[in-house]
Order: sequence, then C-alpha cells, then structure tokens
Amino acid sequence: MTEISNAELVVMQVLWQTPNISANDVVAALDNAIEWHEKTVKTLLNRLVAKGALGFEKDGRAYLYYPLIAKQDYQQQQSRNFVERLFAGRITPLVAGFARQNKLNADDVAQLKQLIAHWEQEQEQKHD
Amino acid sequence: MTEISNAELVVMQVLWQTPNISANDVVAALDNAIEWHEKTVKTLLNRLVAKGALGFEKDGRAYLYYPLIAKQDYQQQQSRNFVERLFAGRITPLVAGFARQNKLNADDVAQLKQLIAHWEQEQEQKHD
DNA sequence: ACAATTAGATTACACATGTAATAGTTTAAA
DNA sequence: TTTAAACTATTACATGTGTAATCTAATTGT
Repeated sequence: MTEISNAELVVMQVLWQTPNISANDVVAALDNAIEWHEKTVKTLLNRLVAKGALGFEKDGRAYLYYPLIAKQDYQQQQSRNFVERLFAGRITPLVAGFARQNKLNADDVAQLKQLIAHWEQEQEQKHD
Repeated sequence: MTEISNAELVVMQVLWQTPNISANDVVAALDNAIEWHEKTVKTLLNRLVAKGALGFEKDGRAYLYYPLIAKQDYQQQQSRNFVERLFAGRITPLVAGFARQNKLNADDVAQLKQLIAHWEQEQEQKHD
C-alpha cells in the first residue's frame, strides 16, 4: 500500500543496491545519474522514512538508511498493478508489445524459454 | 509525453473501447465499475481534452468524445517506461515475477510460445 | 413563453509531488 | 571555547490529482 513516487523510487533503487549508507553517499551515488540538489535528495529520504519505506540507524550525527520494503515485493506489487491497469491483467500482450518494438534480444528469449520450461515442469507435478 | 493520471486512464479505457460517446454514456459505462460522481467523470473528460488526449465533436448541446492517443501507442510507451524504471529495461524479470506469483495460465504460456516462435522466425530471415 | 433540466465551463479544496531553501542542532576545528 | 561546518528537521511553493460543487447557457416540457 505504501506509495512511492517516481523521484522517491530513484532513491529507493540506490538503497536496494547498497543498503546502510548515509544521505551523502546516496547523493554521491546519484551524482552521475541525476541532476538533483543535495537538499532534494535529503527531502526524498525524509519522505521515504515518513512513509515507512526506509528506516535508519544513527551513526554519530548522520543516519544510515536502509529499505523497509523488499525490492522484489515492490516490483511484484507494481507489476500486478500496472498490468492490471493497462492490460486487463494479462502479461502476454505486454511481452508482445516488446517483441513488436524489437525490445527482445536472444538472451531475453532464452530466458523466456527457460521460464516456460520450468512452468511446464510444475504443471506436470500438479497433474500428479 | 502526454501524462494521463490513474483516474483519467479509467476514462480513456472507456473511450478506447467505445469511441464517440457522450459524457453521459461514459458515466453510464463506468457506473457498474466505479463509484464516481457524474461531475467527477466530467472533470476527467475536461482534463483529458485539455491535455490533448481526447477530442470531441458536438452533437447538439452534448459532445461526443474520442481518443486522440492510440491505445497501443500509450500501452507501449508506458510499458517501456515502467520496465525501465522497475526492471532496468529487461522484461523477462517481470514475466518471471508473474510466473512466481502463479499469474501465468496455460493460455498465457501458449501465447508466449507463439511469440517466441514468431520472433525466431524473424531472426531466421534477418540472418538471410 | 417561461420554468425546470441538463450540458459543458469554471471554481474549489485537500493532499501528493518535484524541487529546494532556511532553521536548528551537534560536532569538529581553530 | 567560540566558531565554523555539517547533519537533520521544518518550511516553501508551484503544479498535479482525486473528487466534486457551483455557474452559465441552452433546451425542453408545460
């Protein structure tokens, strides 16, 4: 239920990647990627803490932040939501769109095949 | 570039489904699905027109609205965006998440296989 | 012809978001 | 030890969003 905005998500990604870092480390991590004022990043950290998406522990005067929401959980919740809103809950049309846009490479296809193989194996087991 | 909000998207879906209908028809179409005041729906229609997502032509005193943005274009743009923000641009992890959550059924898998077959056929052709 | 309906247009208003600046407080330097 | 630096907390402010209510003009029923 925790809503994370676009800007906030950028900050979350940093902390999913590297938990327990200071505000300044977050700023540094973003510095090459985004043109945000240091104050902006601190605001986002604050809001994420207020929302319960981040926690922190004190390290002297500074805080070390860490995620309270697992990346995978968030990804899955958002995926379900997105696919529901735009594709009536079906994921294949989304994949089809990617294919149509030439956004699939050989690796992707190999992974998809593996997924399918795995899925079929599980069906086997169910069926007894 | 046209940003469509969540609430607005619900209205867009109605008009993608059935273009050239009146505000009241939109309200009626939503009536079973969502508990919105008629005024709310009209506001959303107005905003969508202001954003250039909808056009209309007059039919007496009423307007008949129609989409100015193709559903498929919007879906694809949003998909790219979503996958980029949450999955670093790769779609297979998203599909994997669906599989893990048991959100794939036999139909989905069949369609995915077909997609893959089609993709491979195209690769053939490229390779000469 | 006049009143009641009914369309769209305008206005409302609280909360979220992007993007900071300023205030307050603790620590480290001189 | 007084001052400067560096943290976090608080405040700011325009724009977007959800959710309507009110205003105005046209239309329709009586």
